[in-house]
Amino acid sequence: MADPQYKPFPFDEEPRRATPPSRPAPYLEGLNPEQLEAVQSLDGPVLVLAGAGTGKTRVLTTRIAHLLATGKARPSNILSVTFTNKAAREMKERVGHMVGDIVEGMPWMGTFHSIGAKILRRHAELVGLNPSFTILDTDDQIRLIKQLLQAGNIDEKRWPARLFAGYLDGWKNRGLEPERVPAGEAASFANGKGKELYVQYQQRLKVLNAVDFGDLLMENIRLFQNNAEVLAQYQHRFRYMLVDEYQDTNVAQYLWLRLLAQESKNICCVGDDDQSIYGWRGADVDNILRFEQDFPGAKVIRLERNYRSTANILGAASHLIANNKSRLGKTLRTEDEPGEKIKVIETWDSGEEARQIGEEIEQLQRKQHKLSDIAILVRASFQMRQLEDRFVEIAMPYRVIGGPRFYERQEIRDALAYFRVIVSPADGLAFERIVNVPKRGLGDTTMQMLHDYARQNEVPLLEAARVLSSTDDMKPKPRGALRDLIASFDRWSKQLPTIPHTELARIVLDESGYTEMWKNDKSAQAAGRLENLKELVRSMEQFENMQGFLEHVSLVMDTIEGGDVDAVNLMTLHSAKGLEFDTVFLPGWEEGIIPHQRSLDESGRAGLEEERRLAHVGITRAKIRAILSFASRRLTHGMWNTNLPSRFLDEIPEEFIEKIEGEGSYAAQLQSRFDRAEPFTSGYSTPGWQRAQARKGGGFSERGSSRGGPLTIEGEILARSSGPSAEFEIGDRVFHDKFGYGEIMEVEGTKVTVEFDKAGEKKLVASFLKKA
DNA sequence: TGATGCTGCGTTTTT
DNA sequence: CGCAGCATCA
Repeated sequence: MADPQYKPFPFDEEPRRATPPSRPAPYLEGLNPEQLEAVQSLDGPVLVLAGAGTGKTRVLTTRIAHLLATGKARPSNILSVTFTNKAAREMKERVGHMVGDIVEGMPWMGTFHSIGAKILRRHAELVGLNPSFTILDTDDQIRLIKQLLQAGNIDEKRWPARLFAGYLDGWKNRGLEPERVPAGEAASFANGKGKELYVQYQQRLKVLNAVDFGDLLMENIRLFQNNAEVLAQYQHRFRYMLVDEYQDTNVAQYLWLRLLAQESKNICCVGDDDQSIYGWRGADVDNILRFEQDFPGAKVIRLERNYRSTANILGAASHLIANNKSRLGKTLRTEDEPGEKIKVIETWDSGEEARQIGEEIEQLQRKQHKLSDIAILVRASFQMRQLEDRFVEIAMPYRVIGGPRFYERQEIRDALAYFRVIVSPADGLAFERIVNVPKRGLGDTTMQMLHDYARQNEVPLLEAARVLSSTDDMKPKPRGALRDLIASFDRWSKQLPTIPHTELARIVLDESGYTEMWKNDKSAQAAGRLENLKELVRSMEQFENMQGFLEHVSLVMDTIEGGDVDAVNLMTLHSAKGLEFDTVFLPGWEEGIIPHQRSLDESGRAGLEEERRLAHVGITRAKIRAILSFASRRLTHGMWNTNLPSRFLDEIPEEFIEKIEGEGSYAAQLQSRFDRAEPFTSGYSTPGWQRAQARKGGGFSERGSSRGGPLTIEGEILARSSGPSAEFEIGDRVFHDKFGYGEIMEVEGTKVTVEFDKAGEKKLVASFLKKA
């Protein structure tokens, strides 16, 4: 990722002429031979196997620059797809650095879904949609399925809507039309009604003029398969294709790519089979493993020189991943120093593990290490809890990455539902969501009436409401409320073309009583929700109109970036993919956690291998320092469980490791237990578990030191220590931004113990509390 | 319609 | 244990 300065791009001087080979273009400087080959092999299928930290993004972006510089392609002839919006943004930015404003003329750089949506809108009629179709989110999808289950008299207890949503997702990931769904799978839902429900679901989507995420690709495939001329048009347009993170593609994406690449065959896929960690959501590693069969004559290029990590880190990661059977095989190498050994910390329990990590971080901090260069990567989010508790106690600023996303919050979705109804009155799901939010006395009975009428007369829900509210079939109270609501929507719809959309948004939230509702809410989060609504309206300014904004929102469900506060990063291994940090902590290396028990139970050896890849991803995030740890006892759903060290620890050769016993680890006890019970932890079970120099000296840290600065969680201000902390006495009522209201139980120096009404008893630094 | 209590569940997540 | 989702009751 550490790119040297890019040289100016020669596009302007020689727009259409190939750069003579004798004088390599400046942007090619500094590439190693393999990277250079990957960049320059422009024609024909190419698979770039790019290990962690080998500069794959650089290859991808330089390749685009090269395509443009050599005149092989114009910007609009290049299709480059990524999975996430973040990756797409980064690519755009980096290509922009090389080629300047030309990047703005690259309309086909984006996620699979956004490109799919773009193509679909142009040809919507061909698949039975109106170009203004809406894209449903998971909430809408679940609501729709629930309606179908009710209509079909299916017991929602036995066959939850979520389960069916999972099936649907799985089918669409594999590109399966209802007729193609394997009989067994279709039969396993609701006594054989699976296929029928799938058909009904698709019919309902067409009526609603909506698609779900899976359809963005499925409908594309349908479009291409049934309209040869449309397909030909795109095959011709996309003369060069680039795919990032190819190991994460699912079958539908693969089919889509194959259709488009059939003509030109100029497809370049970049990926790493050793970083495939999304098998459970449909990613098919086989796509990468069989690339050479799919694209005969494909050139395979391996990037094995790592520019990120020290030799010790790389050695550990390489040996670990070498235990996997299904892989194409790469050997990462570096010219870096060995660097520090990987620390493996053994602790007595998970609480001590959290304390140790806290102290290690405090030590690093004393050496001027920036907190934001530190990450703690956990397998599952329940592991975060004890870490967070500890950090709160010692006032260590931290940030949780990848928590609930901004656009997924209740208040945001409600607000969006209002906007959606205004823009597309046929959007029954959006209407249903907010019809009684805030409370208007429009309950189940009313909704049932509306649904019945809408179905019988095949009109949108809003239309049904309009008709029914002017008849005598309804009781006066709901009738009046409904009429008011419809009148409001009519008014807002009229204002849509005349008033700036941000202004309209404010008006809608105000006049609907939505803002009022949260103002009257006394819960701890209400203030935050109002703040989020303001942020939402503010973020709308960057869009031309409401429609544009809604399209963005449905495809770019982004988290709002947390502030630039210096804080430790806490996240799952999955969300760490693609990131790098100077120091990486990997807690919970225990059997059952990593590898996760459920993975083992449900997917056997394949599951184990994916877990191992996850472990490998974790280690390779570290640039200079990795600290693994495991605890013998762990608090899980209120119960103490004993755990054995992860088998992955034993797969890392001793030479890369420095073993450390945490304070208070009962070495002797552990020792004897491991000796008896543990078959695969030889390294840790035998007397070979050496007493390395303990990380003493930092044993007693001066905690609660004035670290200041706001603490953030999920990008929100968690707590602020504003100068000298307020004085508290036992019995004081206090407020904490995360834990809510509570009462002071004990005071010791800067720290207090608080009994929170909701969150229970916590010990924390007083400066994070306000008087209530 | 709201409040309250009970049951069941508990891995990873993007679009 | 803690939470979410649902059912039941007032």
